[in-house]
Amino acid sequence: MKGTTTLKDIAQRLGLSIATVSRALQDSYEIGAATKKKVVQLAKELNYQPNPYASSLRRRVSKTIAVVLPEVADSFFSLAINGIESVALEKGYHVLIYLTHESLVREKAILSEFKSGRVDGILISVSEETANGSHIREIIEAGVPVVFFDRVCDEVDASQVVTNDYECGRIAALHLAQQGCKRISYLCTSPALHISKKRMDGYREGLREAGLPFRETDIIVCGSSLTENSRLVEKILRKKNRPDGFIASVEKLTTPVYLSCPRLGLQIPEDVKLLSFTNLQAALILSPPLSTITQPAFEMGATAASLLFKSLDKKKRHGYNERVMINSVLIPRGSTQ
Amino acid sequence: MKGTTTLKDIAQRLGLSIATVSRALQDSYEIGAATKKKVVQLAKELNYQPNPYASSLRRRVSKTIAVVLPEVADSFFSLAINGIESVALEKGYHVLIYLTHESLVREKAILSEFKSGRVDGILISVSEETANGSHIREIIEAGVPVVFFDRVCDEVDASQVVTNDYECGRIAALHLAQQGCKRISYLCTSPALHISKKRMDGYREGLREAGLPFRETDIIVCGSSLTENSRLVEKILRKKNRPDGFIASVEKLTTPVYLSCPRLGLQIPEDVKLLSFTNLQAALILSPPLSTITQPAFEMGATAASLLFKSLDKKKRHGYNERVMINSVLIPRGSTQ
DNA sequence: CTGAAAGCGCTAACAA
DNA sequence: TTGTTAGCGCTTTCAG
Repeated sequence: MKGTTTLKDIAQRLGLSIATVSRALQDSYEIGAATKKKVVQLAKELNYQPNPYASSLRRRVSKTIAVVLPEVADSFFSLAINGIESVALEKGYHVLIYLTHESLVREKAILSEFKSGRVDGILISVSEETANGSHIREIIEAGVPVVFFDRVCDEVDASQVVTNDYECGRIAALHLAQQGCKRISYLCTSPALHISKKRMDGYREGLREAGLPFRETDIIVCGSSLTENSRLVEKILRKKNRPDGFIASVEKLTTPVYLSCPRLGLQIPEDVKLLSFTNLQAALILSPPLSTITQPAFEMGATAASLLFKSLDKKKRHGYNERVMINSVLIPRGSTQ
Repeated sequence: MKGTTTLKDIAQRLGLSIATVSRALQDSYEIGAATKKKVVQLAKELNYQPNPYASSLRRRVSKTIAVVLPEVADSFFSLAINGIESVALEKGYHVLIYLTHESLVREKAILSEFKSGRVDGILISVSEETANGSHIREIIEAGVPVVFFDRVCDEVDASQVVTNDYECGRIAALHLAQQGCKRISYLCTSPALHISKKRMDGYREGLREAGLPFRETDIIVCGSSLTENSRLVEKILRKKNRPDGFIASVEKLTTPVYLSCPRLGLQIPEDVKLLSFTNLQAALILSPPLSTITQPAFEMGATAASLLFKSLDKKKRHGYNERVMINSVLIPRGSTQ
C-alpha cells in the first residue's frame, strides 16, 4: 500500500476520467471497446488492484464473511473450515476467523464488532456458555445474516446446519446395548451445550428402547485436561458397578478411556466397549480400531456457507431461512466388537 | 449496516462537529472532559461502532493480517492457527484465512490481491509447489511485511519461524538406529518441499553417523489417498530386503504403516519400528503408543504473529527481520520400543 | 460513449 | 478546546 496504483493514475496516463476507467474495468456496457481495451491493458501492466476498502465504503458491502468458532481444536472444526473456505473462494469472498475459546464474553465482544459493516454475513458455532442468543439476534436485526452450524442456538430465528445429534445419541446407545452392554456411561464436557443435550436425550431414549435403566450418575462431565479426565474415568472403572460401555460425545474424551483400561487390566472391547463422536483418521489404527460416529464436517461447513451466500444473494435476509440436517454415520469397528 | 449510527448522528444529536466527536472517541487530549463524557456515553447508548473501512481508507491501515496456509488438514496447522489468533486478538487485529490447497497458482492469486492494502501483513506457510519466491518478494516490495512459518522460502529475505527440521531428521534416524534398525525408510509426500528436504538431509546425516548406508530407494514418495499409500507401504514391506524402520515425515503417513504391518503379520516395534512427525494426541493411545517428533505448533504460530506485529510496530519493514528457530522434541514411545 | 461531481464515514491539517 | 475543510479511492447519478 505504498506505491499502489489507483484509478487516478490510470486515468491520467490515458487522458481519461476516473469514472471512465472505473467503468471500463467493470466491463460496463457503456464504454467503447477501444478504450476498454486500453484501460484493461494498462491496468494489467501497472498491476492495478482496486482498493477493497474504498470500494466497500462506497458500495456498502465488504465481500467478507466471518467464521466464529469455539476453537480449532478437534478435527471437526478443521474440516469445517476447509468446507467453508472452498465455497467462499468460489464466490469471491474473504473469510475472517475468530475464536471464542468457549467464552460467552468473547463471543459477545466479537459479534458486537460486526454491527459496523465489517462483514456481510456470519457463520457461527456457539460457545458452550452461550445459553441465550440475544447478542446474536441483535446482529441479525442490524441486517447481518447469520447461519449457525453444528452448535446452534435454537431460539434464534436463523438458518442452520446441524447433524442428527439426537438420533446419533440413540443409535450409539442402541449399538452398545446390542453388543451386550448393560451399563453405558456417557462422557461429555459441557452438558449445557445444545448438541450435547440432544445427544444425551438420544442416549436416554436409546437406553429406554434397549430396556436399560438410565442413571444420572452414568453421565460423566469431564474437564479439559487429559490427566484430569483419565483420573475421572479410572475412578469410574474401579467401582464395583462399573460401566461396560462408554459413549465419548467429544473427540478428546476417547484418549482417557483407551489410556485407563489397560491400567486397570481391562480389555477393549471384551470388558469395556467404546464408541466415539469423532472424525479422526487415527480411529482406524487404534487397537482395537475405534468405532465412531463420524460427522459430515466438510459438508456441514460448505452447506452453511452456501446457505449464507444464498441469503446474501437474495437479500431475503429477514425472514427467509432454512434448516438443514446432514446425517452422521455410525461406523462400527473393533472397540465395540 | 442498515440503521448503523455514524459519527454524524452523534454530532448532530449533541450539537457538536463530527471532528470533535471523532476526537472524543479517540480520547484525544485536546477535548474537554465534559464533552468527552457526553460523547462517549451517547456513543454507548446508540451502540456506535466505527466503520472500519472508512477508517482504513483514511488511515491507510487495515488492522488486519492474512494467514495463508496449504490446508487445515493436520494437527500442526490447527494448533498454529490458535497461536496466531491468540496474539492477533491481543493486538486488536483481525485475521483473514486463505488456503492454497498446495497449489502455487492459488497462492499467487491470493497474494497478488494483497497489494491492494487489504492487509497490513502476511503470515505464510508456502505450498509444496512453491519453489521460487518471486510472487512473495513482490508483495514485500509493495510494502507489506511477510513472515514465514514452518514452510519457508529461504531465498526470500523476510522474517521466519521454523523448527529444527534438519536436526530432527538426524535425531530420528539416529534414534531408530540406536533401537536396532538396520534399514530405515523415509516416508514423505513432497520431497521438493523445503522442510522435507531439510528433514531428509538430516536423515541422511543420521544414517551416516550411525554407519548405515543411504539408499535412494528407501525414500518413499507417497500420495494423498490412504489406500494408495497403504498399498505402497505394503509393497515395500513385502520385499525381501524390507525396511525395519520407518520415519513418517508427515502426520498422515502414520496410518498406512499401522495398517499394513498387521496385514503382513509384522509386529510393531519387534519387526518394524516407526517414528512420526506429528502433534496428534492420539499418539498416546495407539498400540503400541507412537514415538513422535512433536512440533511446537502453537508457539510457532504465536511467535510468527509476534514477529509480524513487531515489524508493523516499528515500520522497520524493509530490512529488519528475524529468523527464529523453535525446537521440536523427540518423544520415544512403544513404536520404537 | 464519456466526464463532472457528489459522497460513502472517517481522520487530520489548519484555523479560530 | 472546538470547528472547518480537504481528501483517502472508489462508485454512481446526472449531464452532455
